Amino acid sequence: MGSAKIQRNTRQRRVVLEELSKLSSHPTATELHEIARGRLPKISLATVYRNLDLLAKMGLVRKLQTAGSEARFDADTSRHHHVRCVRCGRVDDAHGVPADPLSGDVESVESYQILGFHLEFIGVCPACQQKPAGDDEACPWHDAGPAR
Amino acid sequence: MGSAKIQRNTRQRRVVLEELSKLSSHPTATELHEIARGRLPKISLATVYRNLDLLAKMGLVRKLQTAGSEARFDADTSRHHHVRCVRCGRVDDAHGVPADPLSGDVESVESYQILGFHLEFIGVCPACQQKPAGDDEACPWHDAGPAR
DNA sequence: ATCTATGCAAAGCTTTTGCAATCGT
DNA sequence: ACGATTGCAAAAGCTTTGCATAGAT
Repeated sequence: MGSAKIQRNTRQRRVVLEELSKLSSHPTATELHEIARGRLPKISLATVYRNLDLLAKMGLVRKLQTAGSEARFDADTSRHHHVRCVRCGRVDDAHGVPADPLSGDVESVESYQILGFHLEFIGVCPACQQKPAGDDEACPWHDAGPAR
Repeated sequence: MGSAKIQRNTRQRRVVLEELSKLSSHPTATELHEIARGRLPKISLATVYRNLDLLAKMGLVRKLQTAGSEARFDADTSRHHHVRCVRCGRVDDAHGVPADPLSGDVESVESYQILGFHLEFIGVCPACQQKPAGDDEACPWHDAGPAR
């Protein structure tokens, strides 16, 4: 499977992975870039993207594309699911939900060869529950995603 | 909830909804634009986007943001889930999977107020099962999405 | 020495927006 | 007639890429 083997162990690559590993906040590439700049002021956003992609191919990082319009990244590659806030786009781990909540094993759907599934909960995060609800609250089934 | 009331029943809006309703293929906005141009040669992509958003807010259309980098749209708003092909990005309905497969009712996760969830299966579609596997097969848990 | 990885800037792709003109009611 | 909606083009936002240089082995 997609096993790109590491060729060079660069400072940038190390910093990207280390900083991502410290966080439980599933940062976007831009957020991670800001953070990485604290240690490597000249690191470019392109390098962050390139390393995140590479690390994802190596299986050291999970890329959460399901979470809104901007991809988010997670250094915890164990099987778990996520909750996303409809209002602010924040993403947290969904602890307390079994890793494999599907009753029967689903091996074939519509003649697809099933490799796995993505499960993402939609809700309102604690912080946003405080704020008054926006008029434009998205319905998760007709989802327009979090406000940009 | 997000109930934008229809103000004008324009030809463009009608065509967008009618053509989407005919399809079970969950087209992207661009694909739907191509199709709509068959009936309204001058319809613009911006109009397709605006109408899809409006129809989604009205609950007549589902916007599937979970399916890769490009949003896909579904005129079937009943509760159901989807299968996406890792290789070509195609999206089908996941018939045979219960609408609510989660065992316990999940009402609160990480202190979020839970509104719902998205469930998307990842696999290889019948057509792609024929073709030789690409070297770059994405792993669904470290997902990099379908090739662009 | 070799060849990958980086930084920078430019390009790419999907989606949104400003504005004058158009069309539905 | 009024104002929502359209088409067009430009802008915006996220991500990728080309290229010369720097850096890891």
